[in-house]
Amino acid sequence: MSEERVRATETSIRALEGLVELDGEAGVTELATHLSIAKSTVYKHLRTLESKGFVVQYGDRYRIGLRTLEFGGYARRYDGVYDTARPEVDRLAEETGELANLMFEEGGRGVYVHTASGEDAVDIDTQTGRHAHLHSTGVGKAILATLPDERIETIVDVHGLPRATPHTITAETELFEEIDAIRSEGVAYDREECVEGMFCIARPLSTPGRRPAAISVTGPVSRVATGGTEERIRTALERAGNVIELNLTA
Amino acid sequence: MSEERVRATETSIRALEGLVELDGEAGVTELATHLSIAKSTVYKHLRTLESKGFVVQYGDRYRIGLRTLEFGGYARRYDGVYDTARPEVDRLAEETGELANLMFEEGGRGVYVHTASGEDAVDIDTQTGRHAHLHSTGVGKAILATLPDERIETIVDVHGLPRATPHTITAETELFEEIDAIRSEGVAYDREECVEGMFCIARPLSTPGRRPAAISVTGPVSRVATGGTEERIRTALERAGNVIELNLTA
DNA sequence: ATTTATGTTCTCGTCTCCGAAACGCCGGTA
DNA sequence: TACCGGCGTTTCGGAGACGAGAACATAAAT
Repeated sequence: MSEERVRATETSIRALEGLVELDGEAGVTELATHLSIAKSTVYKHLRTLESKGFVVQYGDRYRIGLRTLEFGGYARRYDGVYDTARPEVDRLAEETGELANLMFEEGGRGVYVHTASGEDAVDIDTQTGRHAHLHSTGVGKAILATLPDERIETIVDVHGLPRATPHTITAETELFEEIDAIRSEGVAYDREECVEGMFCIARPLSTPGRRPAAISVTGPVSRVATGGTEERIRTALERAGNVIELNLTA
Repeated sequence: MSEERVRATETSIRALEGLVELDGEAGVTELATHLSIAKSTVYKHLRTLESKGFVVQYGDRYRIGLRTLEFGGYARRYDGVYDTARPEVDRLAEETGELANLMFEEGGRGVYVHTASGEDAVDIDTQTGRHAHLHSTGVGKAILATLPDERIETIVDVHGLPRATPHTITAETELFEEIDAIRSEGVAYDREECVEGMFCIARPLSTPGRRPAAISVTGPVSRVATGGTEERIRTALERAGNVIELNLTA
């Protein structure tokens, strides 16, 4: 396995990342100093990216282009799980009034590929495409529960178990106990392990031959963690999951 | 304005495009022959893209990675129009039961940045991130109506007026007449100009200082183009547009 | 065992990418 | 008006990476 890479490609991608780091918009000089790369180099990369729509020029400033969204659309739709699950996630948000999410696993991390806001949903920053660690979110742990143990171990080895809040699971043994519980009960909970004050109930999706995935409903502890509501959400999740799994095999 | 480009970056992007052209998935050799590029070159680019998450490896095959979706998310959210409009587009779909869309203009073309399906929505292929010509869709023409005439002319010069169906507007004078009508009436119609059998009603959005945008509702001619329904949709579009514009200035 | 496909590695000559510095342009300033 | 400091853009040369082709490894099919 050669470690040789195409340097220019990496530079271009660093430029894209730099634009994000600079709040999505930057001039040539600003980006060059941020990346510690020669101005002329950054300039040529930006022009190249611009000609392909990966970057857009507004006056003297550059932003990420919507062409990336086009590729993202393909990546997301690839195996049909998204198309199948999306309407159910939307309905989940409507039924519960909270924030509903669909997550895929890729490269050992979780990616929010769809989110839907219900009537009372918190305005938390779960933008589409956001990546998250699997061990510190409800959906993430639900996904882990669908993976074989060796895979989980590899993921933990590569990405570690970084702490997000005081409640985050950071011990491997504890994580595996939790995952066993999720496997037997079919539900995963995130008790302020990702964001303080937020509670998340998730359900793994059985997607044989396709990408690992899970769905969840998120809301403030005060609302979601109370007995009645929690059970209502669990039932809604179970129903949605069943519908999705049924439609996937059909 | 130098025409010099970074060749390696272009090659990497060609690799991504090639993956899409090969139905989203390919092996090294397959992609290399498709692109007429040496196998080893394609290999190194794929490995580089993979290390950055732009491509994912499943066994011996490569696909577009969800990292692209992350950048797409930033591009889409940039100026707040998306966040403001999205809930209204969702409601639009629910109210009308049809397919509702939000489009941005970028580089003279239209990009579907959000779509929502109502109860009876046709299952047409409007995936998020898809690019379309502005002159042949209802939303596109609505966007054109918000642009100054010189800009429209530049766009027509660059992208032409390619025909999509027998009803597509292909004459510049006719296009400008239509745009004048849209400007005075505040509504744009797509009478099977993009897809045969499909009718689309759109409304331009006033987004001063932000990206040009428009919203629309699409459905089969038989349902959407009839008097009563058409008026209902027009009213819903008008309301949604007003709410969005209000929230944008607030 | 042989064949044939694949992904991966190797090697090398050419071309290109990178960096530094110069240029042109614009807005603010005395 | 002349100056200055900032920007994006262009120029230019040398180091070095990229791209092509062929060799190698591996796996599946025959």
